[in-house]
Amino acid sequence: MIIHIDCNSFYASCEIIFRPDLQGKPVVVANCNEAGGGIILALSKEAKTIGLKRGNPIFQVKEIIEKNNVAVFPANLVKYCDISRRIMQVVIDENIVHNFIQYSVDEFFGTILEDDPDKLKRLLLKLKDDIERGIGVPVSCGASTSYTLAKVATWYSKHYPAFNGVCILPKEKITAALERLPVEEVWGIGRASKHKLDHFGIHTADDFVNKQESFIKRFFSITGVRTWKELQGEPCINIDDPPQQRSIMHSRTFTYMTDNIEVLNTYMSNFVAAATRKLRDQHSVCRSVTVYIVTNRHREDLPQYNNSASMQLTTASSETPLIIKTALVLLGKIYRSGYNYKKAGIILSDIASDRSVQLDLFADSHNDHGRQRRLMAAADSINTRYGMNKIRIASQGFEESKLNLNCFQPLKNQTTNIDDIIQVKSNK
DNA sequence: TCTGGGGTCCTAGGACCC
DNA sequence: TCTGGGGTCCTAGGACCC
Repeated sequence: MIIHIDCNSFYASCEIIFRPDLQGKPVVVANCNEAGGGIILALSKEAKTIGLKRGNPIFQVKEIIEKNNVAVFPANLVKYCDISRRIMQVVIDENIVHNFIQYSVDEFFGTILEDDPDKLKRLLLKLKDDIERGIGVPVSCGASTSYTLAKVATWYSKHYPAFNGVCILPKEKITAALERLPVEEVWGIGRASKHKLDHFGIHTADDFVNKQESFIKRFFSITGVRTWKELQGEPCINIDDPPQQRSIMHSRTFTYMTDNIEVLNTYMSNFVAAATRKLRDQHSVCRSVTVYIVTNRHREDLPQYNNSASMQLTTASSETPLIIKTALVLLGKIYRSGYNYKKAGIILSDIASDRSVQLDLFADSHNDHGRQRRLMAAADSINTRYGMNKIRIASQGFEESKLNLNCFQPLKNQTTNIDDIIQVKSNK
C-alpha cells in the first residue's frame, strides 16, 4: 500500500512548537515586509475558524487579526525545512516504510508491505504518534493503492475526526470514497479544470472516474488521464526523488514600486547571487539565464508592462559575476522607462552537474575556469561562516536595509542556531 | 500604503529540415 | 476546385502543485 503523510498547518505548527502558550490559539504565518505587506501562507485550525484564509493579504484582514489577538509570524523557511528533515528521520528510523520520499516540505510518500487494513492502521497510528511526540508537529496519514488515492485517504482523515488522523482506503471502499469526494479536492484537479468539469456536470471524483478515457484525454490531456487512472488504483505518477532540480528561480515583490534601472540592477544582482549560491550548493551549473520584470497588476490605474528575456551561456556556469553580467544585459534589454515595476526575478535553467561542464573551445584559457571556481568556493565558505553577503559583488550594493526585500525581522532559528535556542524560565 | 515564492510538466504553434 | 507530406526542435504560456 502507498502511504501519504501530510503535516497539519505545517508552518503554523512549527512556530507553535517553540511557543507552547499559543497551542489552541489562532496563529498565522505570513511573508511580511517592512511595510506590513505580505499574504497569509499558513494558519492554525483556530485561525481558519475565525474566517482567515490562505492567500489573504495581511492588510485586508488586519481587523480580524487585531480583534482576535491572532499571533502573526514571519515565514522562516530554514526552520521549516529543518523540522521537515527531522520528521523524515523519525519515519526512516521506524524502518517500516519503504521508498520513503519527501514530496514537499510538508508531505511524504512511501510504501508499506501490509495489506490488512487493521494492521496497517495500527502501524500508521504509531508512526503518527511518534512524529507528534518526537517532533511536535501534528500529521494526517492516508493509505491506498495509488498516490492520488493515498491523498484522498488523507483528505478523509483530516475531514472526519472519527478516523483519528489515519485513514486506510482498501480497494473495496474506493468507490464509496470517491462518490462523496468533490472532484476539485482530487490532486491534479485545479481551478481551470473545475470550471470545465462543472460544465460537463462532473461534480464528484466518482463522476470523473466514470467517464471514458478518450473523453478525459480530449479535455484534460495526458495529465488528466493519469489522474483518472490513479483514481482507479493504478499508480502512474512518477514521484521518484528528482536527481537534480531542473530550474532555480529567485524573485521578489518590492515593497515599493520603482522605475529606476539602477535600483532594479541592484535587486537583480542580489537575486542572481542567491540563485547561483543555490546552484553551487547542489553542485550544478546552468546554461540558460532568464530575467523578468513585471508592473503591479493590482494597480489597474497604472500602465502595465511585463517582459522577460533569456540567454544561453557559451559555457555552463555557476559563477556569480558572469551570471550577474548576463542578467544585467538582459534586464537592460527589456527595461522600459515610464513604468513602475513591482517585481523582478531570475530563472536559471538547463541545469547539469558541475562535473560534466563542456568548456569553451575558443576561450582564452581553461585555467580561468578553475580560478573562478575556487574564487566562488572561497566566497561561499566565508559567507557561510560570517553571514550572507559578507562578500559580495559590487553591483549588489552596500545598503544592508535595502537588500532586505523579503523580511525585516530577524528570524529565530531555534533548531539550527545555538544562539537562538529556546529558553525555559523558572517560575520563582 | 500594504496583494508571495518556487517548482514541474504539457501543449500549441512557429521555424526549420528534407 | 485542387496549392505536399512528414518530420524535429524550440519556446511561450497554461495548468498544476506546495
